[in-house]
This record gives sequence, C-alpha cells and structure tokens, in this order.
Amino acid sequence: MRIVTWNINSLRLRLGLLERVVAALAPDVICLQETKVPDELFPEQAPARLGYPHHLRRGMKSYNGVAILSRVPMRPDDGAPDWCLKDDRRHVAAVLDTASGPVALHDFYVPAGGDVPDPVANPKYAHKLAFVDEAAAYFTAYPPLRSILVGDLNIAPLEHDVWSHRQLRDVVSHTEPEIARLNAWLASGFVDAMRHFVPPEEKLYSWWSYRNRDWRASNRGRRLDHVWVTPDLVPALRGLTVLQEARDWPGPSDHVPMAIDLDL
DNA sequence: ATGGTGGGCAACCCA
Repeated sequence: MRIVTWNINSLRLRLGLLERVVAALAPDVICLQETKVPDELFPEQAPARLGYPHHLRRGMKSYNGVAILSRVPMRPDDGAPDWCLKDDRRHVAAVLDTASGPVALHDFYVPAGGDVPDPVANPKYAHKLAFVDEAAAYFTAYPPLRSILVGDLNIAPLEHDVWSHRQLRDVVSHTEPEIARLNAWLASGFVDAMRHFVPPEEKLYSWWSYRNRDWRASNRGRRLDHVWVTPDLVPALRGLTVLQEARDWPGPSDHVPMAIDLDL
C-alpha cells in the first residue's frame, strides 16, 4: 500500500501536476492539503479519471481544504472534533479497507501561524499552538491503533529538518513552543515514519519557499510535511519516497509530494 | 533589516 501526502496549493490549478504525481508514484491513496476549493466546486470527475473511485473532501472558499483520493474502499471517519471550533477544513479522516484489516488515515493541514512567534501579538500563532494542543489532547484521550497520520503540519521539529537550526530558532515553524507541542502530539501515540527511514542527523526537507531565486542552489528547505504511524504499524513500514524533482515541475507547489509504503 | 514569490479572487487575505 502506497500512501502519498502533498500540499497541492490549489487543487484546481494543479490538476495536471496531480496527474503527474499519479504517473510518477502510482499511489493507492492520495492525501491532499490546501485544496482551496469549496466542496460544491470540487472537480467531481477528476479522482475517478485519475484512477481513484473513492474520495472524501472537506473544502472551503479560498483557504485550507483537505481531500483523500483512494483506489481502495474506505469509509469516512467523523469522530474527531471541529478543531478550535473554526470549521476551517484542516482535517479529514477515513478508515481504509486493507487486506490486513481496517486502518485509520488522518490527513491534517495545521495552521501556518503567521510571521510573529508571539501568541499575544499574533492570533495566527496562538491558533497554531492551540490547534496542536487540541490534537495532542484528542489522541491522548482516544489512543490510536492501526493508524496513519499525514499532512502539512507546518512544524519542522528536528535540527536537520531545517536548513539552518540557528537561523530559524525564532522563525515560525521551528520555534521551541511549536516543537514541544508537536512532540507532545507525536507522543500521544505515533512514531515519525520519515525518520524511521532517514536518520535524524541527515537533512530532510519537504518544502522550499517560492521566494528563492534558485531553490535547489540555496536549498533553504524545511520538513513541514509528515508521516506518522502507530507503533503497531511500524513492522509494516517498507519505504519512503520524497519526490524532490516535483519542485522543478512547471508551476509547482512549494511542497513536494512524498510516498510512504506499508505492507498492509 | 528587508523583501523576495505564489494562489484566491477581486481588496487584500493567506502561505
């Protein structure tokens, strides 16, 4: 089973690149973030045309939005709360019907948090911290089993998840309060599946800003996108592919797609 | 210290 996660930064604008992701990675399941399309304007025929007869979407106008496309049957999992009571379409969950039994799949888009790393001065940063606190509390209260959590978590927790740990200490996405909360969320029942494959002393990024002349030359990346699995699925982990070449495709997202393989 | 580039969608919001 191959599951892809990708912050597509507008589903409608990048349907062609989504097709390219399908050709490059042949995923069984695709989790998207920042679809930026309300449900009533979702391109209804696109998933089936790409080979995904099953899909779930939770979108809104202009901002946020998540979707899961699947080749394998799944049912919606509506158990989670409305995070921060904002109804801002940052999470969709499904239960996948796999050969080894049901597996829960969570697709998250965590608030980016604005520019100023001060929850008093910056409500977007306060929202981000509260969102991660809520998610950690939820999974602590309802310990996950046979679960996969993916998405744009907008936090790069490790020193080598950013191009310069020293220079990003006070940059939102790599601040101590965010990292502490992300670690608490992870500890609520998950293992970092990306770092299962790539040792923590090795640089690993999933996002490169649009605001660089040459993203590859400067390589000022961050690992904002994550794949977590519950410990009971660790023995099923088979591989990780970060499709860095997609950052060079015409009209790219600033995030690259990545695939996790599991023997399910 | 600053501003750099994107998307959505019609003025600035957000990343």
